[in-house]
Amino acid sequence: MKQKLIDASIHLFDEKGFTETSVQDIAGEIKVTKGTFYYYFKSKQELLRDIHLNYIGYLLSQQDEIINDTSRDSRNKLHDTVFMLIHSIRNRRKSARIFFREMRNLAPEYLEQNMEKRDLFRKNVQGIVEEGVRKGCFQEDLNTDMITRGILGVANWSYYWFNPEGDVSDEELTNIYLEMILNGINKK
Amino acid sequence: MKQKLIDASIHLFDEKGFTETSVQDIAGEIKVTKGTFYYYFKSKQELLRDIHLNYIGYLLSQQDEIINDTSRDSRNKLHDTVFMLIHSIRNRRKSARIFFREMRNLAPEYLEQNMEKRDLFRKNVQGIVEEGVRKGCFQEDLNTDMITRGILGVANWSYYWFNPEGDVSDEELTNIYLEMILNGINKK
Amino acid sequence: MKQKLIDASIHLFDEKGFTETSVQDIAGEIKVTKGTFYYYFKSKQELLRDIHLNYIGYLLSQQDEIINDTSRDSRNKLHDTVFMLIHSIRNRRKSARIFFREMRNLAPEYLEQNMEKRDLFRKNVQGIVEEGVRKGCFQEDLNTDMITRGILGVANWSYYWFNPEGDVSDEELTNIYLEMILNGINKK
Amino acid sequence: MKQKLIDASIHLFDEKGFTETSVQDIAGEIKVTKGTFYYYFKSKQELLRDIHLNYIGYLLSQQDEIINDTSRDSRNKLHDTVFMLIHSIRNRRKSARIFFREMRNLAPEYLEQNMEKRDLFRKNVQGIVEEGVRKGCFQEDLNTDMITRGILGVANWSYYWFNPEGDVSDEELTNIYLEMILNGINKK
DNA sequence: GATGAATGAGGCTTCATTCAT
DNA sequence: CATGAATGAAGCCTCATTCAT
Repeated sequence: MKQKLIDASIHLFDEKGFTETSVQDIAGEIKVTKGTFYYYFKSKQELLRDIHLNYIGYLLSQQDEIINDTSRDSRNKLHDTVFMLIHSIRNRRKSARIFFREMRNLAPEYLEQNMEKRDLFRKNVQGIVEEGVRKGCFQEDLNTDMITRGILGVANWSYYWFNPEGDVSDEELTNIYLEMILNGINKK
Repeated sequence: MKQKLIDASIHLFDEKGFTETSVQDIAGEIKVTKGTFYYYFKSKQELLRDIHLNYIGYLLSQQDEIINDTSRDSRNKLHDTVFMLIHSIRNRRKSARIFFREMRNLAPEYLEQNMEKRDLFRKNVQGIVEEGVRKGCFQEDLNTDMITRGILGVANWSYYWFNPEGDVSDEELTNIYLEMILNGINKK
Repeated sequence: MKQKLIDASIHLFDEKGFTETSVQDIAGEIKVTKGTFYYYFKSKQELLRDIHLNYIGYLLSQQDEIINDTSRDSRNKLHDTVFMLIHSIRNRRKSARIFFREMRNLAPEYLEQNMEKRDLFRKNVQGIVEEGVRKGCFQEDLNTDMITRGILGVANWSYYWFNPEGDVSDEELTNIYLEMILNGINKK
Repeated sequence: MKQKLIDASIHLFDEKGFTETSVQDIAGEIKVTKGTFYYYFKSKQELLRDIHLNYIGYLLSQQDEIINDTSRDSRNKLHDTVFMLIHSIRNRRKSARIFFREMRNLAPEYLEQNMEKRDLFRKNVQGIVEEGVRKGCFQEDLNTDMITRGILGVANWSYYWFNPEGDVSDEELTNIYLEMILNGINKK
């Protein structure tokens, strides 16, 4: 029941927004009453927090595996990171969009936690880039902070338009982007 | 007065969100009464629509100049586009974020107009990329649609973190991104 | 201009009701601004009062002529009264309906005036009936109060449905009603 | 609770009018909060509709019994109809006045339903009159439509002034009116 | 005479939340 | 576990009215 409520909320929060979705909407979606909602959640905000924690937790655990895979070099790890993000669109897109869009609606305490984890994720990606620089994969004079943010921009933005069921698969899109990031679009 | 109301709303919508900002908040921000608000706007939605139309109108007019500047080649036009976007952060960041985040809250009719114009902007950028391919600037086998979306991802994402007053200027950031997009980060 | 405002209000008050008609509606109807309205009337209520006074004044003056016409007997005077009311539908219907329906919205002081005049009108009709009884035109044991109210019911009710442009003219309707009131519908 | 809300509204709508009565007034009347009102009614209009449907439903069901009573002739049925209406003043006066006065405030769809039922009621009374003509009770050349409207005028108008607790009882008033309608007031 | 700007009060409605059962 | 009833705060919007020009 709790999971059903969470799933319903994720759907509705993504579609209409957190504030625009009422507890009634959520309960109605799975045919229970508001009372039931409050049996499982202390408040609407607590539910939002759960969604956020779950999403960022998932992201960090996935990232953990990528970073600690000693069999892959920096380029591969960058590839794996972008692929992980784009691949997640299939079942995490809604959570991701809620994550980015509804941060504001978290209580300040949770917001801070949230931002820390988000920064951690980004810093970890930056770590991959810096490793690549150190190991001579990437150019020496990169502004790794800006580059990392650019790479994440490419990947994150795809949450707003990419259709995993369309002509281009997630693997293909990852390859297109990695090729651009690594080698650029200039004619050689 | 109308402009003061618009400015106050842009500030508040960006900070707290459209739904989370009450007409009272807006009126209070500039020390007038709600009645005054409704003297200038038929509804809160109409104000949001005005903000959207103004922003996308600005974007398209800037793009127009870039596209029609015959003295610049495709690479330059791409540079100009990215620079225009990043440079606009200084005074259009809030509008831009509202534009992307509060689309949902537009009436369906305006939403459609909005999406059309947004698509037009993207297609125009894609036009620059395709021109570059045709003229031999860029690689022949580019998936121009995906690449364009990637480029816009890099630029748009910066609206969420870039601080024009920080260490890196808008010109520098544009150069960093154009270098990545054109030549990649791989060590040559 | 004042008369144009009055005419527009009568139309709108009848159509939508006093409270449901805004000063804006009235001003808009004749393409002036609210300010203009307040140049001619101290308040919306004052306008309503004017409409009421005008209507009841008209009624009483018409009644005055009927009562004082010494050439007509009680039956004729009753006929003239009913005819006057039904005939007035053509150009006074709206005022009349406002008169009956919007009394509540008058300030208490005007309401009282209003009811007094209304009662006076009714008492005058009752006077005609009583004269008829005294003079032997009408039955002796009539409850003249109730009968008068019944007669007025017949006439007043027609304001809600009678169409002077329809098959039955105001003269004909008056005759039909007078015949019923005087002789009944029973087969003789 | 729902019934208490309805009763309170009927009282207030009659006294002050639908538009002039706020939901706050209704809730306050029975010492609950506005929230409670909206727990039971989707809107103020829905409540008005309920009142209308209830009233006209009552009227039609009463009429049904009268029409189908084969033991009564046309004169009796006319009597029963007028008595039913006047007798209902005691506990339906307010509903009735709301019914006639607040039609405008119904949503168009309900308004239409309403008018149909109202017309049906009138047509049914007209049926009684026509039956009387056919059976030789009433005069042959009656304009049954106009006469019916006149009879209803007499009865309906009494809702605006008749006091069932006064000197004249509802039975007596009915007799007075039936006598006038059937035999007229002329001295024989 | 007429207008446009501004106000403030009040109305309808939604909604997160609580609580007894 | 789950419900139904009730609350109270807050939000959007309308409107009569005032006033300086």
